[in-house]
Amino acid sequence: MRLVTWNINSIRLRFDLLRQVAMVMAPDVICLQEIKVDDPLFPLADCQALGYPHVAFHGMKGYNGVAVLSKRPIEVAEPLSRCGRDDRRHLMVRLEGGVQVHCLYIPAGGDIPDPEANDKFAHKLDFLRELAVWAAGAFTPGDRAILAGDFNVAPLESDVWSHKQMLKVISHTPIEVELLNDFQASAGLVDAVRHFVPASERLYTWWSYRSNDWQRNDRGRRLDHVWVTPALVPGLRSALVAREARSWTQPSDHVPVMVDLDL
DNA sequence: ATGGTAGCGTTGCTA
Repeated sequence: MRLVTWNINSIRLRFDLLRQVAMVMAPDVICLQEIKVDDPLFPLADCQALGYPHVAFHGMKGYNGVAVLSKRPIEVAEPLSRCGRDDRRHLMVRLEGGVQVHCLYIPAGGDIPDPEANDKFAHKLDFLRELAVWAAGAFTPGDRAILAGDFNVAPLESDVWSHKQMLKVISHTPIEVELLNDFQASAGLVDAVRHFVPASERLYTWWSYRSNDWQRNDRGRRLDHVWVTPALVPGLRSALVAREARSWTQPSDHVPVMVDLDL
């Protein structure tokens, strides 16, 4: 099974790039974040025409929103709300055979890395804490689940262009990294990409739109992740970050992340 | 130390 996760930053504006991902990478399952479209306007028929007859979406007007496209039937699609808000950041689908796919869009958290001064950062930290509690009770040993999406945290030193310069920049502050690690550890989840790429090797999935030359400066961060439950680890086959997607015409600031695994 | 771009939907908010 091939899974791709991608923060598409508007599914309507970038539908042609989604078509390219579908045709070139040929994933069985695509997890999308920041679709930025209200459910009544979701391009369902267009997704189905790409070869994904089974689509779950959980969007809202203007912001956020997640979707899962699947070639094979989806047995259950369950939108989840977090921190008492209906902000459309978590969608679970169950595939035939019982494998869960969780599409996640963790809040970015704004600019000021102080939860007292910045409500958006406080929300991000609460969101991470809630995910840790949820994950601790969500899976039993032997459960097969994939958690994929824009987690908005770059946990390793090699996940950012400069660890030292990023310590007070939201996405790489110690408190976020600790909470993300707690979330991961709470269910023994394994980072499917770092399973294949050693921590000594720099790896990014996002480059700011504000850089005037993202390729030369290469000030990226690895914000997009695919995690699996222990039962799926023996089936992991390969992982790939599609860096070239950042050079496409009118790109997203995130690139697709792909994982192949035997279920 | 600062400001830079992008998308949505209106002229601000979020990333």
